[in-house]
Amino acid sequence: MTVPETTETRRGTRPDKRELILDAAIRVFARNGYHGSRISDIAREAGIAYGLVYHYYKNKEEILRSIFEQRWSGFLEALEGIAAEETPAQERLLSVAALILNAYRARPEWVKVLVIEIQRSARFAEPGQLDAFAQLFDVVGRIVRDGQERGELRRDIDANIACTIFVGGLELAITSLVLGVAEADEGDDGGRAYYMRVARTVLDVFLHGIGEGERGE
Amino acid sequence: MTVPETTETRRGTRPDKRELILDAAIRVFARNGYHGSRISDIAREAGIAYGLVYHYYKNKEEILRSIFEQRWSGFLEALEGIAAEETPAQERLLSVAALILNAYRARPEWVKVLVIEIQRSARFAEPGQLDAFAQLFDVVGRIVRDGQERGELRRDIDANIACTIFVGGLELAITSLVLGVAEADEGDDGGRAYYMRVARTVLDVFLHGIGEGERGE
Amino acid sequence: MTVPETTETRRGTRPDKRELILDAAIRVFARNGYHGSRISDIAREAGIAYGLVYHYYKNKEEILRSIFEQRWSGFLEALEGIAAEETPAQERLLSVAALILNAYRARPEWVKVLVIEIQRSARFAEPGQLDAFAQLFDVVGRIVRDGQERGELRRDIDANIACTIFVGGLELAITSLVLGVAEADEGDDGGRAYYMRVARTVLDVFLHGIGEGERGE
Amino acid sequence: MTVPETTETRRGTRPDKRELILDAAIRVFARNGYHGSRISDIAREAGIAYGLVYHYYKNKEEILRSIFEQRWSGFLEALEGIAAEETPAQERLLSVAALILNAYRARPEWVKVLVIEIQRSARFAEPGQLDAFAQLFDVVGRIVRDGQERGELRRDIDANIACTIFVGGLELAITSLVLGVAEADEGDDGGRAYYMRVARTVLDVFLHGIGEGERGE
DNA sequence: CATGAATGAGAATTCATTCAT
DNA sequence: GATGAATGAATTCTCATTCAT
Repeated sequence: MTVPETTETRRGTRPDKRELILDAAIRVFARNGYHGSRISDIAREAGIAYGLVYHYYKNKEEILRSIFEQRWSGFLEALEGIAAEETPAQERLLSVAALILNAYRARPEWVKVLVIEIQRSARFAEPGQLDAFAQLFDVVGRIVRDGQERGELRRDIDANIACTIFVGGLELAITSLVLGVAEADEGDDGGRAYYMRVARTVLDVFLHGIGEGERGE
Repeated sequence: MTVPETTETRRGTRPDKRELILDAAIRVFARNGYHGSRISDIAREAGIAYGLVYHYYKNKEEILRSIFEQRWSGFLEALEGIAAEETPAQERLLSVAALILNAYRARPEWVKVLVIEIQRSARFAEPGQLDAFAQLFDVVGRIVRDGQERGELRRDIDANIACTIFVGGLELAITSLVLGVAEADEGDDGGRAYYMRVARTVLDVFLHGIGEGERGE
Repeated sequence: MTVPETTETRRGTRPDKRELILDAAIRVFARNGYHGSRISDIAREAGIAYGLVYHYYKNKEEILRSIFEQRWSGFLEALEGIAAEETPAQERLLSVAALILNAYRARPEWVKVLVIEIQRSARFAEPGQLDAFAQLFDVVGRIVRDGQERGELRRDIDANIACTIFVGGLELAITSLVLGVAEADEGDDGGRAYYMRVARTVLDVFLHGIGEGERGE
Repeated sequence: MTVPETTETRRGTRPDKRELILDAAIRVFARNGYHGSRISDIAREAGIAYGLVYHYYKNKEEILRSIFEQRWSGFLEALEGIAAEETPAQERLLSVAALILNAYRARPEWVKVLVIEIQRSARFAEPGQLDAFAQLFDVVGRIVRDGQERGELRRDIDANIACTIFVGGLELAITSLVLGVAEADEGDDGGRAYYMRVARTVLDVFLHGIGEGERGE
């Protein structure tokens, strides 16, 4: 249910150069987009020499593909773990919300790159494997349908639309924070508590709606 | 409340070359991103010689700026019109949902480019003018807060978060359609009815929530 | 039986840029080899801007391939014309020798590039089409075998070996001249008479041999 | 009169790394040309780490120079030995043909590299020392002129042209075999007998010519 | 207005060479 | 000695922009 904050430490004490480059690339891609980023930007961001990038990666595209494969698969595993839990659908959706929000909080660049750049290159949507979006929808959709069957969620709402609202709400909630429309700087917990509150609000709206102002009293 | 389907006709019967180029540019930018698009791509898409692009636009960046100025301002005007209506908040939110969904449906490329490319280039966020996202949030936020004050909407939900959930839900609802996760092919109305249904579902979830499965019965 | 001295004039008065680049490339390749030649060298040799080369050719390899296709096919046509003549084998071989020697004389670079660079890249030996060398051997071999059948040439010599000796003799005769081991500067006919004498000598040795010194008296 | 089949054994039983690298370099240069070959290609061909190449050779050019110095000087010594023999010119020419053909047979790459790459780099033609080709022509030319003076060979043929025909015939005879135009697979002697036959044919044509078909009967 | 050839700065990629381990 | 990571200059290739026709 958590995404590793740093990846350099995965393979021991030595900072793995492949990881180092990948992390730098994510930050740079998030900032300027894939096409707007130069290899030299990535190298500078990683603090290494120009040509070394090519020692580890064949070309720019392979870097993007590696980002996808590594980061997304880890994320998806965590999601699948949540979906498989035996708890009520509402609880699992809260976990999903918290996972996504925390991923955004800890590594907003990851999500930006995964969402924007990879969706764009059809290369990655190889036949047989669903693309990233479809996978995410699939997992959330399963939780929602499961909840509908168990009578925990309304059945008169299309599960597909419901789950896109849920995911979309989360996405934009964070995007707006990232873009500075809202502020997250509350306390010195790095925003964790705040994001948890956002997660609960999202779920609250998703489950009970915002209508019927009398309730608000 | 509607977005013009074709823009070439705005300035008369003759297909204005400036519009022709702009429309082509939007399609190309949506496909490959700003940096990934070549002037020659735009020219080919527009069916003209590529030297001609420079007769009408100073350079590539001016094309992007023009897209923003023309398309977004029209969209924002329509939004402001809805916000100013004297109807209940719920009705205005339905109008907003329908507007956004229809814009997506008629011109998905517009939204992609407006959302992704323009957010990316800080050039456009000139001091004094809020960027596109902030403007959209601002309008929707005003409707929500207005509804809370009138007692039409719950007051215990943060208005900012609520409105991002609303917009985000709409955004992803469409994105998933665009990406082919869901299907819209119902009748020969170009999907209009279907999108209206989606708009109502989004609003339904937003207002009443999906929780409490017993209701579904 | 002649090879055009200049190719720029082929398509009229306007100097065809594709030809211009090709001619420049041949000179540069002959001087430094394919791998040793830079695109900038070719551009400078042709007197044009760097990037223009890429306006006409996709990349460096396509230039080499074009050289081969254009130059070799013209050469081979001339050879086939000679082989089809109804004259004695000896006369046709003299024509072949003169053709090859004249090609060398007028455009030594062509032959260098054709012989050295193209033989090296297996890319050009596409299945179904004989490679350049095999084609040349084939034509000369046909003349030799034809002469043997008519009783004009000895039948106790393997036709394949004989024809390689013939071609090889011609090749090295020129190579040595190109490399400066021998001198060709006789009169102001550009060496034409001298090369004709070489052609006759080659044929003389080929037909009558150099052995039996008593004849020399 | 023979060229060592393997060179690794020259300096004892331990396969000398310098030799190992040189042999690998010859194969790679023959395949891709000097400029088209990378140090890493040579290292891989030799089965060693590529940093190690720089322990034994200062740089890439020194490798080429070493190839030339080692391989060519050995070859030239053998040639000079033949030229100095007191046998008839015809016999010595047969020896030369056999030497060249055997060198080609055992190490076609050597000849390719010596002939093509070294001729190309003017660096090696240091003043005072004739380049490789000139040296070869010089030796063969001496034999031919010697034979003419003794009355063993025709005097009405230019010695220079005659010797280039001879060498050229040999060269192409082999080249055609290397390129697969002819086949050498006779018995399991590695083609030795076949090449001897080619050598005799070359000499036969060179001495007696192929003309006057009546002889063929 | 239209066209597409021409230019050259800039980015991707390669690879000889150095160097720490 | 041996290894392969690290460096960066050199080169290929791309493409925005200009310009002659």
